[in-house]
Amino acid sequence: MQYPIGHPQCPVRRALNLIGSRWKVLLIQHLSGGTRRYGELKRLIPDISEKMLINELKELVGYGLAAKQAYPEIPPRVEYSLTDKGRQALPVVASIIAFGLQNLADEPVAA
Amino acid sequence: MQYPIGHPQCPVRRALNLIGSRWKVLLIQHLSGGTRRYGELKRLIPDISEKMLINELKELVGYGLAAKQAYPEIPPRVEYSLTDKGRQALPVVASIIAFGLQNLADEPVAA
DNA sequence: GCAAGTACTTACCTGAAAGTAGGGTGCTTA
DNA sequence: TAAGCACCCTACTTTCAGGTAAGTACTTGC
Repeated sequence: MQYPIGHPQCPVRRALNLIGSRWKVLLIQHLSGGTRRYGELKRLIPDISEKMLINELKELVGYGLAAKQAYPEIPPRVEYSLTDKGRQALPVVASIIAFGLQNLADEPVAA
Repeated sequence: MQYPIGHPQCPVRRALNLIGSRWKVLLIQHLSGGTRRYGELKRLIPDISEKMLINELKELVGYGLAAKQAYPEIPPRVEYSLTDKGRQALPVVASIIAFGLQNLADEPVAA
């Protein structure tokens, strides 16, 4: 079944607007296990820059996919978790991982 | 379950390398119904530029996700279809559509 | 006193993705 | 005579995702 691709509310485009970056997919994957702190995510995704980590988290929170809980302590503690809406994206992440695994088996990683 | 994100063969990154652009997702969706001609795809995705259409199709063929069949006729006829490997990506596309539909229902499209 | 950890912000810069614009072929229809 | 379809290719340009680097505020530990 096809959807009206050119339509302003095309579901594919709508979805990609929300989670269409590699960092968002990785972040949602890591948040799927539960609440994670800022520094934890940074360690889990070593090659993301601080700027991108902050930006992407801010966007996820802005879209209502993730929730941010800040504790006014010293040193500061900030925790991120998926909202119900964010958990709706988990099937996407799961299928991406499944597809990636199939293709890892298929052939060696090419440049 | 988490996978080694920094790992060179991280399945998420591998998958996004193959189908991580909006055009590829849209093209795979439209090829899911069967064989499609070049001009047909162009009409189905009105706002893709010719350059992008050619480029993305070429990459899909290069990755082994799609097959190209050219008929040396006048006027020329070129048909594209998904390979078995390309069909492995269909669950990703399906879950993206499902997620997009859920979020269309949630709220109006924001700028 | 100085580094190190925690959670950011700001400014600047680069490189790749994508859009724009035009060319080319070889036939058909008006 | 030119207009149009179908299937591309090439060069130029813009836009944006993303990286680099530095600063903030406060505290603990050597």
